[in-house]
Amino acid sequence: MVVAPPHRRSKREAASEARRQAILDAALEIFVSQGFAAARLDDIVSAAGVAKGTIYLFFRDKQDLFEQVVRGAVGPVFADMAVLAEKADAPFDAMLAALFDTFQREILATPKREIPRLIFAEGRRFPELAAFYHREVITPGLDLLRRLAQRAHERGELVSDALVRHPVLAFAPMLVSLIWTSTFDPFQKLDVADLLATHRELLSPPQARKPTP
Amino acid sequence: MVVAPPHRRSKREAASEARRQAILDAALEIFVSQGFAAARLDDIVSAAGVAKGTIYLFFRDKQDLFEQVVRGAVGPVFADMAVLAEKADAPFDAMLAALFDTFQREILATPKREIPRLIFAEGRRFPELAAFYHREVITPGLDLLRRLAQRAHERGELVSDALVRHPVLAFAPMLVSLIWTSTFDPFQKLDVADLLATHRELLSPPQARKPTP
DNA sequence: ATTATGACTGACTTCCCAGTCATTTGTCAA
DNA sequence: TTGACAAATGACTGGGAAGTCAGTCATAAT
Repeated sequence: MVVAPPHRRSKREAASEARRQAILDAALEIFVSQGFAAARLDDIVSAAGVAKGTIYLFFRDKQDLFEQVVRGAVGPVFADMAVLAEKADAPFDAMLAALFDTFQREILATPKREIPRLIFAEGRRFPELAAFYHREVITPGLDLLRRLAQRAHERGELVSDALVRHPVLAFAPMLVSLIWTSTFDPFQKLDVADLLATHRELLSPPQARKPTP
Repeated sequence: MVVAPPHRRSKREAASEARRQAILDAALEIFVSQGFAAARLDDIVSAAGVAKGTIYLFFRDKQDLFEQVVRGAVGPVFADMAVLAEKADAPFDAMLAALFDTFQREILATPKREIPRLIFAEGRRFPELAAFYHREVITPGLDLLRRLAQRAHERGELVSDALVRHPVLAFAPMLVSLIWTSTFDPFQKLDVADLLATHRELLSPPQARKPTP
Protein backbone atom coordinates (compact mmCIF):
# COMPACT_ATOMS: atom_id res chain seq x y z
CA MET A 1 0.00 0.00 0.00
CA VAL A 2 2.77 2.41 1.03
CA VAL A 3 5.37 3.45 -1.54
CA ALA A 4 8.93 2.30 -0.99
CA PRO A 5 10.50 4.63 1.58
CA PRO A 6 12.93 7.15 0.05
CA HIS A 7 16.52 6.37 0.92
CA ARG A 8 16.86 7.88 4.38
CA ARG A 9 13.91 8.53 6.62
CA SER A 10 14.30 9.72 10.18
CA LYS A 11 11.87 8.59 12.87
CA ARG A 12 10.42 12.10 12.82
CA GLU A 13 9.80 12.17 9.10
CA ALA A 14 8.19 8.75 9.11
CA ALA A 15 5.85 9.67 11.95
CA SER A 16 5.01 12.88 10.17
CA GLU A 17 4.09 11.08 6.98
CA ALA A 18 1.99 8.59 8.93
CA ARG A 19 0.05 11.44 10.52
CA ARG A 20 -0.53 13.07 7.18
CA GLN A 21 -1.89 9.82 5.81
CA ALA A 22 -4.06 9.28 8.87
CA ILE A 23 -5.61 12.70 8.32
CA LEU A 24 -6.25 11.97 4.66
CA ASP A 25 -7.86 8.61 5.45
CA ALA A 26 -10.07 10.01 8.18
CA ALA A 27 -10.98 13.01 6.05
CA LEU A 28 -12.02 10.80 3.12
CA GLU A 29 -14.42 8.95 5.34
CA ILE A 30 -15.88 12.07 6.94
CA PHE A 31 -16.15 14.06 3.71
CA VAL A 32 -17.78 11.11 2.00
CA SER A 33 -20.42 10.64 4.67
CA GLN A 34 -21.08 14.31 5.43
CA GLY A 35 -20.22 16.27 2.32
CA PHE A 36 -17.72 19.13 2.33
CA ALA A 37 -19.62 21.82 4.19
CA ALA A 38 -21.10 19.61 6.89
CA ALA A 39 -17.87 17.78 7.66
CA ARG A 40 -16.32 19.05 10.89
CA LEU A 41 -12.55 19.24 11.23
CA ASP A 42 -12.96 18.26 14.87
CA ASP A 43 -14.45 14.95 13.75
CA ILE A 44 -11.66 14.41 11.26
CA VAL A 45 -8.90 15.03 13.79
CA SER A 46 -10.46 12.80 16.40
CA ALA A 47 -10.90 10.01 13.85
CA ALA A 48 -7.31 10.50 12.73
CA GLY A 49 -6.02 10.60 16.30
CA VAL A 50 -4.26 13.94 15.92
CA ALA A 51 -4.84 17.43 17.24
CA LYS A 52 -6.65 20.23 15.49
CA GLY A 53 -3.54 22.23 14.70
CA THR A 54 -1.83 19.28 13.04
CA ILE A 55 -4.09 19.64 10.01
CA TYR A 56 -2.65 23.07 9.37
CA LEU A 57 0.88 21.71 9.28
CA PHE A 58 0.00 19.79 6.12
CA PHE A 59 -2.95 21.58 4.58
CA ARG A 60 -3.59 25.26 3.99
CA ASP A 61 -7.23 25.07 5.04
CA LYS A 62 -10.30 22.88 4.91
CA GLN A 63 -10.70 23.33 1.17
CA ASP A 64 -7.08 22.37 0.48
CA LEU A 65 -7.55 19.24 2.59
CA PHE A 66 -10.66 18.34 0.63
CA GLU A 67 -8.95 18.73 -2.73
CA GLN A 68 -5.96 16.66 -1.66
CA VAL A 69 -8.25 13.94 -0.34
CA VAL A 70 -9.98 13.67 -3.68
CA ARG A 71 -6.81 13.82 -5.72
CA GLY A 72 -5.19 11.21 -3.55
CA ALA A 73 -8.12 8.83 -3.90
CA VAL A 74 -8.42 9.30 -7.65
CA GLY A 75 -4.79 8.89 -8.64
CA PRO A 76 -4.43 5.08 -8.40
CA VAL A 77 -7.22 4.56 -10.93
CA PHE A 78 -4.78 4.92 -13.82
CA ALA A 79 -2.96 1.74 -12.98
CA ASP A 80 -6.12 -0.26 -13.64
CA MET A 81 -6.74 1.52 -16.89
CA ALA A 82 -3.24 0.83 -18.12
CA VAL A 83 -3.76 -2.89 -17.56
CA LEU A 84 -6.92 -2.74 -19.61
CA ALA A 85 -5.25 -0.89 -22.46
CA GLU A 86 -2.59 -3.58 -22.80
CA LYS A 87 -5.14 -6.22 -23.61
CA ALA A 88 -6.48 -4.16 -26.47
CA ASP A 89 -6.37 -7.05 -28.94
CA ALA A 90 -8.81 -9.20 -26.99
CA PRO A 91 -12.42 -9.41 -28.21
CA PHE A 92 -14.41 -6.31 -27.32
CA ASP A 93 -16.86 -8.19 -25.18
CA ALA A 94 -14.04 -9.77 -23.21
CA MET A 95 -12.42 -6.40 -22.64
CA LEU A 96 -15.71 -4.98 -21.49
CA ALA A 97 -16.12 -7.94 -19.15
CA ALA A 98 -12.65 -7.29 -17.74
CA LEU A 99 -13.41 -3.60 -17.35
CA PHE A 100 -16.69 -4.24 -15.56
CA ASP A 101 -14.99 -6.79 -13.37
CA THR A 102 -12.20 -4.45 -12.39
CA PHE A 103 -14.72 -1.72 -11.76
CA GLN A 104 -16.74 -3.88 -9.38
CA ARG A 105 -13.72 -5.17 -7.53
CA GLU A 106 -11.48 -2.12 -7.35
CA ILE A 107 -13.98 0.71 -7.11
CA LEU A 108 -17.52 -0.34 -6.30
CA ALA A 109 -16.46 -2.61 -3.46
CA THR A 110 -14.20 0.01 -1.86
CA PRO A 111 -14.73 3.41 -0.28
CA LYS A 112 -13.51 4.88 -3.58
CA ARG A 113 -17.01 4.32 -4.89
CA GLU A 114 -18.06 7.49 -3.09
CA ILE A 115 -15.59 9.75 -4.86
CA PRO A 116 -17.61 10.38 -8.01
CA ARG A 117 -20.65 11.20 -5.91
CA LEU A 118 -18.52 13.67 -3.99
CA ILE A 119 -17.37 15.25 -7.25
CA PHE A 120 -20.91 15.58 -8.54
CA ALA A 121 -22.09 16.93 -5.21
CA GLU A 122 -19.39 19.53 -4.71
CA GLY A 123 -18.37 20.20 -8.31
CA ARG A 124 -20.33 23.42 -8.36
CA ARG A 125 -18.52 24.89 -5.39
CA PHE A 126 -15.13 23.54 -6.51
CA PRO A 127 -14.93 24.18 -10.25
CA GLU A 128 -11.20 23.46 -10.17
CA LEU A 129 -11.89 20.04 -8.73
CA ALA A 130 -14.50 19.29 -11.37
CA ALA A 131 -12.04 20.45 -14.02
CA PHE A 132 -9.33 18.24 -12.55
CA TYR A 133 -11.62 15.21 -12.55
CA HIS A 134 -12.78 15.90 -16.07
CA ARG A 135 -9.24 16.31 -17.32
CA GLU A 136 -7.56 13.49 -15.41
CA VAL A 137 -10.27 10.85 -15.21
CA ILE A 138 -13.24 11.41 -17.51
CA THR A 139 -11.39 12.44 -20.66
CA PRO A 140 -8.68 9.74 -20.59
CA GLY A 141 -11.29 7.15 -19.66
CA LEU A 142 -13.60 8.03 -22.51
CA ASP A 143 -10.66 8.23 -24.92
CA LEU A 144 -9.62 4.71 -23.98
CA LEU A 145 -13.17 3.44 -24.43
CA ARG A 146 -13.38 5.17 -27.78
CA ARG A 147 -10.17 3.55 -29.05
CA LEU A 148 -11.36 0.12 -27.94
CA ALA A 149 -14.72 0.67 -29.62
CA GLN A 150 -13.03 1.95 -32.78
CA ARG A 151 -10.89 -1.16 -33.06
CA ALA A 152 -13.82 -3.46 -32.35
CA HIS A 153 -15.90 -1.69 -34.97
CA GLU A 154 -13.17 -2.04 -37.57
CA ARG A 155 -12.97 -5.73 -36.81
CA GLY A 156 -16.71 -6.04 -37.29
CA GLU A 157 -17.38 -6.97 -33.69
CA LEU A 158 -19.76 -4.05 -33.30
CA VAL A 159 -22.68 -3.61 -35.62
CA SER A 160 -22.77 0.17 -35.45
CA ASP A 161 -20.34 2.99 -34.72
CA ALA A 162 -22.56 4.12 -31.84
CA LEU A 163 -19.93 3.45 -29.18
CA VAL A 164 -17.27 5.19 -31.22
CA ARG A 165 -19.35 8.33 -31.36
CA HIS A 166 -20.53 8.05 -27.76
CA PRO A 167 -18.19 5.86 -25.73
CA VAL A 168 -19.97 7.13 -22.63
CA LEU A 169 -22.80 4.75 -23.52
CA ALA A 170 -20.54 1.86 -22.60
CA PHE A 171 -19.80 3.53 -19.30
CA ALA A 172 -23.36 4.57 -18.39
CA PRO A 173 -24.36 1.45 -16.42
CA MET A 174 -21.29 1.83 -14.23
CA LEU A 175 -22.45 5.34 -13.43
CA VAL A 176 -25.87 3.92 -12.61
CA SER A 177 -24.25 1.39 -10.30
CA LEU A 178 -22.20 4.05 -8.55
CA ILE A 179 -25.15 6.35 -7.97
CA TRP A 180 -27.48 3.56 -6.96
CA THR A 181 -25.02 2.00 -4.57
CA SER A 182 -24.29 5.32 -2.93
CA THR A 183 -27.85 6.53 -2.68
CA PHE A 184 -30.56 3.90 -2.94
CA ASP A 185 -28.95 0.72 -1.70
CA PRO A 186 -30.62 0.87 1.72
CA PHE A 187 -34.02 0.80 0.01
CA GLN A 188 -33.42 -1.61 -2.84
CA LYS A 189 -30.37 -3.68 -3.67
CA LEU A 190 -29.09 -3.57 -7.22
CA ASP A 191 -27.63 -6.71 -8.77
CA VAL A 192 -24.68 -4.93 -10.31
CA ALA A 193 -23.04 -8.01 -11.80
CA ASP A 194 -26.24 -8.96 -13.61
CA LEU A 195 -26.85 -5.38 -14.70
CA LEU A 196 -23.40 -5.11 -16.24
CA ALA A 197 -23.65 -8.54 -17.87
CA THR A 198 -26.99 -7.58 -19.37
CA HIS A 199 -25.54 -4.38 -20.69
CA ARG A 200 -22.72 -6.28 -22.39
CA GLU A 201 -25.35 -8.48 -23.95
CA LEU A 202 -27.10 -5.42 -25.33
CA LEU A 203 -23.89 -3.92 -26.74
CA SER A 204 -22.64 -7.05 -28.47
CA PRO A 205 -25.46 -9.59 -28.86
CA PRO A 206 -24.21 -13.20 -28.84
CA GLN A 207 -25.04 -13.73 -32.53
CA ALA A 208 -22.79 -10.81 -33.48
CA ARG A 209 -19.79 -12.08 -31.55
CA LYS A 210 -16.83 -13.75 -33.10
CA PRO A 211 -16.61 -17.29 -31.84
CA THR A 212 -14.04 -17.47 -29.05
CA PRO A 213 -11.35 -20.09 -29.70
CA MET B 1 -48.47 27.66 -14.18
CA VAL B 2 -50.54 28.34 -11.07
CA VAL B 3 -53.35 25.96 -10.18
CA ALA B 4 -56.90 27.29 -10.38
CA PRO B 5 -57.49 29.27 -7.17
CA PRO B 6 -59.64 27.45 -4.63
CA HIS B 7 -63.13 28.95 -4.39
CA ARG B 8 -62.58 31.93 -2.06
CA ARG B 9 -59.22 33.52 -1.53
CA SER B 10 -58.79 36.68 0.49
CA LYS B 11 -56.16 39.24 -0.36
CA ARG B 12 -54.25 38.07 2.71
CA GLU B 13 -54.26 34.42 1.77
CA ALA B 14 -53.22 35.14 -1.79
CA ALA B 15 -50.31 37.30 -0.70
CA SER B 16 -49.31 34.67 1.80
CA GLU B 17 -49.29 31.94 -0.82
CA ALA B 18 -47.27 34.16 -3.15
CA ARG B 19 -44.65 34.66 -0.45
CA ARG B 20 -44.48 30.96 0.23
CA GLN B 21 -43.89 30.28 -3.43
CA ALA B 22 -41.30 33.02 -3.68
CA ILE B 23 -39.40 31.40 -0.84
CA LEU B 24 -39.57 27.97 -2.48
CA ASP B 25 -38.36 29.35 -5.81
CA ALA B 26 -35.48 31.26 -4.26
CA ALA B 27 -34.58 28.32 -2.05
CA LEU B 28 -34.44 25.95 -5.01
CA GLU B 29 -31.97 28.20 -6.74
CA ILE B 30 -29.79 28.69 -3.67
CA PHE B 31 -29.85 25.06 -2.53
CA VAL B 32 -29.02 23.95 -6.05
CA SER B 33 -26.02 26.22 -6.40
CA GLN B 34 -24.69 25.93 -2.83
CA GLY B 35 -25.84 22.57 -1.49
CA PHE B 36 -27.83 22.23 1.71
CA ALA B 37 -25.24 23.02 4.35
CA ALA B 38 -23.62 25.95 2.58
CA ALA B 39 -26.90 27.62 1.60
CA ARG B 40 -27.60 30.62 3.83
CA LEU B 41 -31.15 31.47 4.77
CA ASP B 42 -30.19 35.13 4.58
CA ASP B 43 -29.43 34.67 0.89
CA ILE B 44 -32.69 32.85 0.32
CA VAL B 45 -34.82 35.52 1.98
CA SER B 46 -33.10 38.34 0.17
CA ALA B 47 -33.57 36.54 -3.15
CA ALA B 48 -37.20 35.90 -2.28
CA GLY B 49 -37.75 39.48 -1.14
CA VAL B 50 -39.06 38.55 2.30
CA ALA B 51 -37.71 38.84 5.83
CA LYS B 52 -35.89 36.17 7.77
CA GLY B 53 -38.77 35.39 10.09
CA THR B 54 -41.19 34.82 7.22
CA ILE B 55 -39.56 31.51 6.43
CA TYR B 56 -40.60 30.24 9.84
CA LEU B 57 -44.24 31.06 9.17
CA PHE B 58 -44.27 28.37 6.48
CA PHE B 59 -41.44 25.99 7.30
CA ARG B 60 -40.43 24.39 10.55
CA ASP B 61 -36.72 24.86 9.94
CA LYS B 62 -34.05 24.82 7.24
CA GLN B 63 -34.32 21.08 6.73
CA ASP B 64 -38.11 21.21 6.34
CA LEU B 65 -37.69 23.95 3.75
CA PHE B 66 -35.17 21.83 1.88
CA GLU B 67 -37.43 18.80 1.81
CA GLN B 68 -40.41 20.81 0.64
CA VAL B 69 -38.33 22.41 -2.10
CA VAL B 70 -37.36 19.00 -3.41
CA ARG B 71 -40.85 17.54 -3.11
CA GLY B 72 -42.34 20.56 -4.83
CA ALA B 73 -39.92 20.35 -7.73
CA VAL B 74 -40.34 16.62 -8.14
CA GLY B 75 -44.12 16.38 -8.01
CA PRO B 76 -44.99 17.69 -11.50
CA VAL B 77 -42.89 14.97 -13.10
CA PHE B 78 -45.77 12.52 -12.77
CA ALA B 79 -47.95 14.48 -15.17
CA ASP B 80 -45.42 13.91 -17.95
CA MET B 81 -45.12 10.25 -17.13
CA ALA B 82 -48.88 9.79 -17.24
CA VAL B 83 -48.97 11.26 -20.74
CA LEU B 84 -46.31 8.80 -21.82
CA ALA B 85 -48.11 5.85 -20.29
CA GLU B 86 -51.22 6.63 -22.30
CA LYS B 87 -49.41 6.16 -25.57
CA ALA B 88 -48.37 2.67 -24.56
CA ASP B 89 -49.46 1.10 -27.86
CA ALA B 90 -47.04 3.14 -29.95
CA PRO B 91 -43.85 1.44 -31.17
CA PHE B 92 -41.24 1.14 -28.43
CA ASP B 93 -38.72 3.27 -30.25
CA ALA B 94 -41.30 6.02 -30.72
CA MET B 95 -42.19 5.96 -27.03
CA LEU B 96 -38.53 6.13 -26.12
CA ALA B 97 -38.12 9.05 -28.48
CA ALA B 98 -41.06 10.80 -26.82
CA LEU B 99 -39.63 10.08 -23.38
CA PHE B 100 -36.20 11.40 -24.28
CA ASP B 101 -37.79 14.44 -25.85
CA THR B 102 -39.88 15.22 -22.79
CA PHE B 103 -36.84 14.70 -20.60
CA GLN B 104 -34.78 17.16 -22.56
CA ARG B 105 -37.50 19.77 -22.72
CA GLU B 106 -39.10 19.51 -19.29
CA ILE B 107 -36.17 18.59 -17.10
CA LEU B 108 -32.76 19.05 -18.68
CA ALA B 109 -33.58 22.52 -19.96
CA THR B 110 -34.95 23.73 -16.63
CA PRO B 111 -33.57 24.24 -13.14
CA LYS B 112 -35.18 20.88 -12.27
CA ARG B 113 -32.17 19.25 -13.83
CA GLU B 114 -30.27 19.99 -10.63
CA ILE B 115 -32.66 18.10 -8.37
CA PRO B 116 -31.21 14.63 -8.89
CA ARG B 117 -27.74 15.97 -8.23
CA LEU B 118 -29.06 17.47 -5.02
CA ILE B 119 -30.56 14.12 -4.02
CA PHE B 120 -27.34 12.27 -4.73
CA ALA B 121 -25.34 14.91 -2.89
CA GLU B 122 -27.48 15.13 0.24
CA GLY B 123 -29.07 11.68 0.25
CA ARG B 124 -26.62 10.46 2.87
CA ARG B 125 -27.54 13.18 5.32
CA PHE B 126 -31.25 13.03 4.51
CA PRO B 127 -32.11 9.34 4.28
CA GLU B 128 -35.82 10.21 4.36
CA LEU B 129 -35.39 12.35 1.30
CA ALA B 130 -33.54 9.62 -0.54
CA ALA B 131 -36.28 7.18 0.48
CA PHE B 132 -38.94 9.59 -0.76
CA TYR B 133 -37.20 10.02 -4.10
CA HIS B 134 -36.70 6.30 -4.48
CA ARG B 135 -40.33 5.58 -3.64
CA GLU B 136 -41.99 8.40 -5.55
CA VAL B 137 -39.76 8.86 -8.57
CA ILE B 138 -37.32 6.04 -9.18
CA THR B 139 -39.60 3.08 -8.51
CA PRO B 140 -42.64 4.28 -10.49
CA GLY B 141 -40.36 5.43 -13.31
CA LEU B 142 -38.59 2.10 -13.59
CA ASP B 143 -41.91 0.24 -13.32
CA LEU B 144 -43.27 2.23 -16.22
CA LEU B 145 -40.19 1.54 -18.29
CA ARG B 146 -40.41 -2.15 -17.44
CA ARG B 147 -44.04 -2.37 -18.59
CA LEU B 148 -43.21 -0.63 -21.83
CA ALA B 149 -40.26 -2.93 -22.40
CA GLN B 150 -42.35 -5.98 -21.53
CA ARG B 151 -44.99 -5.07 -24.09
CA ALA B 152 -42.38 -4.28 -26.74
CA HIS B 153 -40.66 -7.57 -26.09
CA GLU B 154 -43.93 -9.52 -26.43
CA ARG B 155 -44.55 -7.77 -29.73
CA GLY B 156 -41.11 -8.78 -30.93
CA GLU B 157 -39.84 -5.21 -31.13
CA LEU B 158 -36.97 -6.02 -28.79
CA VAL B 159 -34.58 -8.84 -29.52
CA SER B 160 -33.85 -9.67 -25.90
CA ASP B 161 -35.57 -9.28 -22.55
CA ALA B 162 -32.62 -7.23 -21.29
CA LEU B 163 -34.69 -4.10 -20.76
CA VAL B 164 -37.41 -6.06 -18.99
CA ARG B 165 -34.91 -7.35 -16.48
CA HIS B 166 -33.04 -4.06 -16.20
CA PRO B 167 -35.22 -1.15 -17.34
CA VAL B 168 -32.65 1.16 -15.79
CA LEU B 169 -30.49 0.45 -18.85
CA ALA B 170 -32.96 2.46 -20.91
CA PHE B 171 -32.67 5.28 -18.43
CA ALA B 172 -28.89 5.30 -17.99
CA PRO B 173 -28.03 7.84 -20.72
CA MET B 174 -30.47 10.31 -19.19
CA LEU B 175 -28.57 9.97 -15.94
CA VAL B 176 -25.35 10.55 -17.83
CA SER B 177 -26.86 13.69 -19.38
CA LEU B 178 -27.99 14.99 -16.00
CA ILE B 179 -24.65 14.43 -14.34
CA TRP B 180 -22.65 15.75 -17.26
CA THR B 181 -24.78 18.85 -17.68
CA SER B 182 -24.58 19.64 -13.98
CA THR B 183 -20.90 18.99 -13.56
CA PHE B 184 -18.77 19.02 -16.69
CA ASP B 185 -20.60 21.29 -19.11
CA PRO B 186 -18.24 24.22 -18.54
CA PHE B 187 -15.36 22.04 -19.73
CA GLN B 188 -16.92 20.06 -22.53
CA LYS B 189 -20.38 20.32 -24.03
CA LEU B 190 -22.35 17.12 -24.45
CA ASP B 191 -24.62 16.71 -27.48
CA VAL B 192 -27.49 15.26 -25.48
CA ALA B 193 -29.91 14.91 -28.39
CA ASP B 194 -27.36 12.93 -30.39
CA LEU B 195 -26.40 10.85 -27.36
CA LEU B 196 -30.00 9.87 -26.70
CA ALA B 197 -30.69 9.18 -30.38
CA THR B 198 -27.62 6.95 -30.53
CA HIS B 199 -28.77 5.09 -27.47
CA ARG B 200 -32.18 4.44 -29.06
CA GLU B 201 -30.36 3.12 -32.07
CA LEU B 202 -28.45 0.68 -29.84
CA LEU B 203 -31.59 -0.50 -28.08
CA SER B 204 -33.66 -1.09 -31.15
CA PRO B 205 -31.45 -1.31 -34.24
CA PRO B 206 -33.21 -0.13 -37.41
CA GLN B 207 -33.31 -3.63 -38.93
CA ALA B 208 -35.17 -4.92 -35.87
CA ARG B 209 -37.89 -2.30 -35.97
CA LYS B 210 -41.33 -2.88 -37.29
CA PRO B 211 -41.90 -0.70 -40.32
CA THR B 212 -43.84 2.40 -39.30
CA PRO B 213 -47.00 2.91 -41.36
C1' DA C 1 24.97 13.79 28.81
C1' DT C 2 23.33 18.24 27.44
C1' DT C 3 21.27 21.43 24.59
C1' DA C 4 18.67 22.88 20.45
C1' DT C 5 15.04 22.06 17.42
C1' DG C 6 10.55 22.00 15.51
C1' DA C 7 6.54 18.84 15.26
C1' DC C 8 2.63 18.58 17.72
C1' DT C 9 -0.89 20.08 20.88
C1' DG C 10 -5.50 21.96 22.34
C1' DA C 11 -7.53 25.91 24.66
C1' DC C 12 -8.80 30.01 22.75
C1' DT C 13 -10.46 33.65 19.51
C1' DT C 14 -13.26 35.02 15.93
C1' DC C 15 -16.71 34.74 12.75
C1' DC C 16 -20.87 33.11 10.97
C1' DC C 17 -25.54 31.85 10.68
C1' DA C 18 -29.99 29.33 12.14
C1' DG C 19 -33.54 30.46 14.69
C1' DT C 20 -36.23 33.98 18.02
C1' DC C 21 -39.36 37.48 19.34
C1' DA C 22 -40.71 42.28 20.44
C1' DT C 23 -42.30 45.53 17.28
C1' DT C 24 -44.49 47.31 13.08
C1' DT C 25 -47.53 46.95 9.16
C1' DG C 26 -51.58 45.74 6.66
C1' DT C 27 -56.23 43.56 6.34
C1' DC C 28 -60.85 43.05 7.31
C1' DA C 29 -65.14 42.97 9.96
C1' DA C 30 -68.12 45.78 12.38
C1' DT D 1 -63.52 54.92 10.22
C1' DT D 2 -61.63 52.23 13.48
C1' DG D 3 -60.15 48.59 16.52
C1' DA D 4 -58.69 43.85 16.70
C1' DC D 5 -56.02 40.62 14.90
C1' DA D 6 -52.86 38.24 12.05
C1' DA D 7 -48.91 38.59 9.18
C1' DA D 8 -44.54 40.16 8.43
C1' DT D 9 -40.33 42.17 9.94
C1' DG D 10 -35.26 42.35 11.09
C1' DA D 11 -32.10 43.27 15.01
C1' DC D 12 -30.51 40.17 18.10
C1' DT D 13 -28.75 35.86 20.43
C1' DG D 14 -26.65 31.50 21.25
C1' DG D 15 -24.14 27.85 19.66
C1' DG D 16 -21.04 25.81 16.73
C1' DA D 17 -17.09 25.39 13.91
C1' DA D 18 -12.74 27.23 11.35
C1' DG D 19 -8.50 28.71 12.20
C1' DT D 20 -4.50 30.46 15.71
C1' DC D 21 -0.52 30.37 18.63
C1' DA D 22 2.14 30.02 22.91
C1' DG D 23 3.71 26.11 25.21
C1' DT D 24 5.42 21.15 25.52
C1' DC D 25 8.39 17.39 24.80
C1' DA D 26 10.35 13.68 21.84
C1' DT D 27 14.05 13.57 18.81
C1' DA D 28 18.38 15.06 16.72
C1' DA D 29 22.71 17.35 17.05
C1' DT D 30 26.86 18.19 19.57
